[in-house]
This record gives sequence, structure tokens and C-alpha cells, in this order.
Amino acid sequence: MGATIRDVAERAKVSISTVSRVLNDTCNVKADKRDRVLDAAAALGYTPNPAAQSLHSRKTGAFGILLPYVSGEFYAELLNGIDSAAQEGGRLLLISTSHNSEEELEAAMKGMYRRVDGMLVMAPVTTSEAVLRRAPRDLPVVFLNTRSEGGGIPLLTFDNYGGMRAMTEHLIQRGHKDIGFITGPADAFDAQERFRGYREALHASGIPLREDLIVNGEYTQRAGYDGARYLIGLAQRPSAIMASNDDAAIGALSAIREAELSVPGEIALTGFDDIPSAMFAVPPLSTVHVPARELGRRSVEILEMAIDNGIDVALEESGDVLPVELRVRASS
Amino acid sequence: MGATIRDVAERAKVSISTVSRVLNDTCNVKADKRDRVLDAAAALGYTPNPAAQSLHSRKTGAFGILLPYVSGEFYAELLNGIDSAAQEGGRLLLISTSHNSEEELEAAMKGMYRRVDGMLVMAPVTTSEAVLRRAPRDLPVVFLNTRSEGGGIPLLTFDNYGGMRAMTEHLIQRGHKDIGFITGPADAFDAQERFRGYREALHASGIPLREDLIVNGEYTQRAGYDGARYLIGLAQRPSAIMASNDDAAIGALSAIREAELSVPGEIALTGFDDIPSAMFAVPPLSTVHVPARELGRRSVEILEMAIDNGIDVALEESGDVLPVELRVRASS
DNA sequence: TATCATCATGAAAAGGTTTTCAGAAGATGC
DNA sequence: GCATCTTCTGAAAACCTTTTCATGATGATA
Repeated sequence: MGATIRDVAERAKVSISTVSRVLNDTCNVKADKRDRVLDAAAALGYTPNPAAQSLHSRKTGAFGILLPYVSGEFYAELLNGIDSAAQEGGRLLLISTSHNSEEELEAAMKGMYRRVDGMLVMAPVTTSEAVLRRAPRDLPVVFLNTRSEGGGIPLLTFDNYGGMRAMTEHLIQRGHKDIGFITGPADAFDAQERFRGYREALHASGIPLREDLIVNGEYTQRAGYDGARYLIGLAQRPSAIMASNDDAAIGALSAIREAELSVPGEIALTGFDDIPSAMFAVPPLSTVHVPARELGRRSVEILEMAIDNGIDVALEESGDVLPVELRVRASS
Repeated sequence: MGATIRDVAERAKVSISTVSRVLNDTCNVKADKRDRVLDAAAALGYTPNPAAQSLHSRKTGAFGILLPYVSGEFYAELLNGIDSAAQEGGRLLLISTSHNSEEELEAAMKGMYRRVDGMLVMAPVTTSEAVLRRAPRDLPVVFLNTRSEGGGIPLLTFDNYGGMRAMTEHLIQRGHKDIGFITGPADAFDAQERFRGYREALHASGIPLREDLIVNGEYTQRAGYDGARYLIGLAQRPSAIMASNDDAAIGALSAIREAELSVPGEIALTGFDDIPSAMFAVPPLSTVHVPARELGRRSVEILEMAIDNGIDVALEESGDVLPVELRVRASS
């Protein structure tokens, strides 16, 4: 059904080389032929076959993105940034999820190999090196929010540690000493970093860590709800609860309100990520603003650079830890 | 860098035809050669070039999905369903956003043409016919949640009208007569349907429509917040507010709490979509459950059918309006 | 042993593009 | 008017598969 360059050539009574030249305006073609080709192409609704093009050029004009999940406002924001940057660059976007499983991750990378010019990978439960070991060597990869053993790998993170540390210090400054903490997924890089921020802030202030105030959680509302219920039920109830992300905080908020405790009067509450919902929580949630959209955009830029100029050039631009910002609202 | 079938053939000392046969096990090959080929392929880390394959087979093993936006929990759920179904079918997923603009939509479809075997399109502000008119005729398309002028087009929707009508009837049954309504985007199909459900339910119960209780909104928390503030400020304040989706309802909830009105005591509140956050709102939000994930999965199945067996077969399976379910929680 | 069917294999074509190479046509300088 | 140089154009190669076709080998049957 689709017309080929051959059809266009026939209709315009020129060779296929000429058609190609006109369409890519690569060098001079006489005006009359040029017009004939353009007319013929329009009449036939000709579009070059991308498979043939990429077979020849070894480029695809696309890149892949590999996320643990797509659910959640954080990922939505991130995707948003990636999508708009990709669209501006005229690139197509292939997406896949790994569910934090190494096998799925490897399968997805294999599946995208040579269908994309490069990949954006977010793999918080392994290291960038481990991923690269199982990936084709000639595929430019930029990592997001992933642990790295050494340098030499394009990697973009934001300051999980610093953000949570600042938030903890904020609570300490407000006089809180017994601060409950609902962790993220135990094996996730960012969750560990956030926990470290909490731990070290306490330590620096000489506040002993109460193990019973630490609840293992997930980045979900459900986990936040469950965790908060546990903390509220303690004999020595904490005066503040820190959730490892906003979703968990919103779940915790639900549990706290259910127990008819006031926020922040009886229990202060904080989150992390600053998803849109944080501002509309009741009361508005104190949280750490993460530039998710920006992270998406920047990572696309770096990938673009890696594709065009090689990994080494991209490297100079990357290795960045994007700053985060404390957003103190009514919940603390 | 990547090895080709030619390299494998050379290393295994066979012809490329044999390599191809072994790798696709299409017909019998002697055991010794088969082993040599397999060894060589493994040693070289050979993967067939997808561009060459799809050039020959005219298949891509991928499909495209075109959404208005990717932000928001509803889309995340939908994407989730699509992604998992696609992964099961071994298909790659290309994604793009249209921002409800016809130009972007057309550009995205053109961009994906011949890079995908079919497309899933959600275009609530136009009609499926309008989209198809500008699309290549030989591209299977399944529409989601899109208005259609006639039949004959694979289309999957859920019962926007019925859901909102049922919710309105629920409020009427609870004795509400002055019910504020925060609309969705004026030109969106689903938003119009939801509004119609509200209007006709009132009409059926003989309750006159108060124009001043209808606020033009968006599917955002911000719009819900603004809309609710307006409604609360009215001299003749409504006793209930219906938001066109959960995001708007959560924003409205924020405004109501800010005004220190009780929910549902002084103002009842309802949403639509049943996003995960709805259950964790305080109080938990009465809403209409929409099978977003299911919608995603089903649409992939239908597209798969359209690709394999032609549009007509897929058509029989589609045209469905997925049922929605009232979820009455504490907010009403 | 001769014939036939079956099996295994390689050569070659096709799929649609871009690009190189070479040739033809026209222009320029003497 | 001839040699040289541009400018324009077409043929063909290359990109990497899959599949058809043809051929040689193997085994079976009469």
C-alpha cells in the first residue's frame, strides 16, 4: 500500500537517486525535475520507509527509556520532561518497565537494542555498572537516579541525602526529638540515601536513633498508611513522622486523621518529591522539592550529547547531582 | 561494532542462509552445523538487526500509543495496563503526547507510521473520524475514550455518562438538591459525557439546573481548588460538590478544608476515576471507579486482533463501553 | 543397480533507502 | 573550435535479513 521511492521516481520520470536527492536536498537538482519529484511525492503520499533508512544510516531517530514503574506522579512528571525534550529533538520515545527486576531490565535493553540510538535507564536497585555489564557495549546509556560504583558513566541524580538531611534538621530545629521514619524500598538507592540523610542528621545533633521508630515501607500510600498506624500505636509515640516520599506521606496523613490526631499539632508530617498532590493535601505537606521534570529534560540533553559526540563528551556534562529544595508547608 | 549474520556465517563456516534457518528454526539443519552456528552466534553476541528484519517482513513488533498527556494517576494506571499487556505480547511500545492539539497528533502519527504495527489513540477533543482522515489508511488504529460519529471503528470507552448519572442520583437520594458541578475541559468528550450524566439525573428528578452552580474547570487539582472556592463563596452555597475527576475533587477538598467546612456534614464531595489517592483522601473520596488498567489491557488485545486479523474482526470485539462502578465512601 | 523421493545446503533475489562513482551535458577560457 | 571544468543525473553498491530456487547428497524402493 505505501508508496516507495521507486514509485515516486517512475511517476516523476527520474531516477530514484534524484528523488532521494530532492527529498533530502543534498545537492543541486534542476528546478523542473525537483518540481516533478515534489509533485509526485505529494500525489502518492510518499514517506520514506524508516526501516530502510535506519538500515542504511545505522540511526533510528529514537531513544528508549527504561523505568522501574510508570505509576505515580513522580514518574509522570519525569516522563513529561523526557517526552517534551524528545519531541523538541524530533525523536521518538520507546518505553518499558523493569519492575526492578534484573531479568526484565536486561530483556528490555535487548529488545530495544538497535531500535534506539540510546537509552535512559533508571535502575535504583542495582548499579549502573551491573546494568552495563549485561548491555551491548555500543549503546549509549545515561543513568538516572542509579547507584554507581565508580565514575566514567553518564549519570544524573538529585540530592536524596541532602534533601532528607535538611528536612530532618528542620524538624529537629522545631524541637522534635522522636521522629518516626517510614523507609522506601529497602534495596532502592534513593531510599537508602534518604534514610542516610535522616540518620546522619540525628547523629549530628546528638539525638540517639530509636530503632522502634523506623518502619520498613514502600513508596506507596498503602505503605505510608500502614507505617503511620504502627507509629501512632506506639506507647512512646513520635512527635513527627517522616515519610520517604509524598505518596507514603499522603497515606500516613490518612492514618493520622483517622486516629483523630492533629497535624502538625500532635504529629508533624513530611514527605519527599513535592508531587502536585503535596500542595493540595490537608494540611499542605512539607516536603522536599525534586526537579523531576528538569531531571527528565537534562537527561535527554546529555543522552543527545552522548549520541552525537560520544560518551566522553557527555560525561563532562553529567555526573551532576541536581539540587533539591526544602518546601516547608503547614504539615510541620 | 554489532555482529551481522555474515560474521556468524563466516565463523561457523556455513552460509548465511543456514544461520538464518538455525536462528529461526525454520527447517532441518544437521546437528553439527546447528551447533557451530549457535556457538558462533553466542560468541559474537549476535542479535538480528531489527531494521533489516522489518524491512523484509513489513512488521515492526511494536505499537504506538498516543495520549493527550502522561501526567496524572489516571494515565499512569492506563499506561500500566498497556505496558504489561504489551510486554506479555513481546511488543515494544512507542509513546507520544498530543496535548490535545490536532497538529501534534497528526505529527505524532506520521512519525510513528511504519515504525509500529498499529496504534492506540486517545483523542478526547476530536472525533475518531477526524483523526483517521489525516492518518495513513493502512495503519490499524484503536481508539480509547474518543468521540465517534458513526460505527465501523475499533473504539473502547467506559461509561462516563452512566457513572456520573449514578453518582448524581446517589447525592439526590441523600437529600441534596443544590449540587455544585466542576466540569472538565470544555471540549473533551469524556468531560461532556460526565456533565450530561449530571444534567440528566437532575432533570429526571425534577430538580432545576442552577447555572450558577456550574463551574468551568479542568481535570486538575488547581482547577478543583479554584472551583470549590467559588462555590463555597456563593450566597446560596451548594450542599454538595461534584468534581469531574478525582484530581479536581482533591483540589476541591483542599479548598473546603481551608474554609473549615466539614465533609460531608456541611458539604458533600464526589470525584470520578477512583485513582489510588481517592481512597487515602481525608475523608476517603466517594467516586466512580473506572477500570483504567483494564481499559489499557483490553485495548491492546483489540489492537493485537486488528493487526493479526484485520480491522473487521477486531471490530466485533470492540465498540464496548466498559462498565464503571459507584464507590461510595465517607465524603458523601 | 537404477530411480525416485527426501533432506541439507548455498546462491541469489527482494525489501527500500542513501551514497559513491562515473558519465553526460553544458559552460568557460584560450 | 577545442580542452577543461562544473553541474546534473543515473547506475550500482551497500546496509542486513529472510525466503525462494536450484543443486548436490543421502537414503529408500523396485
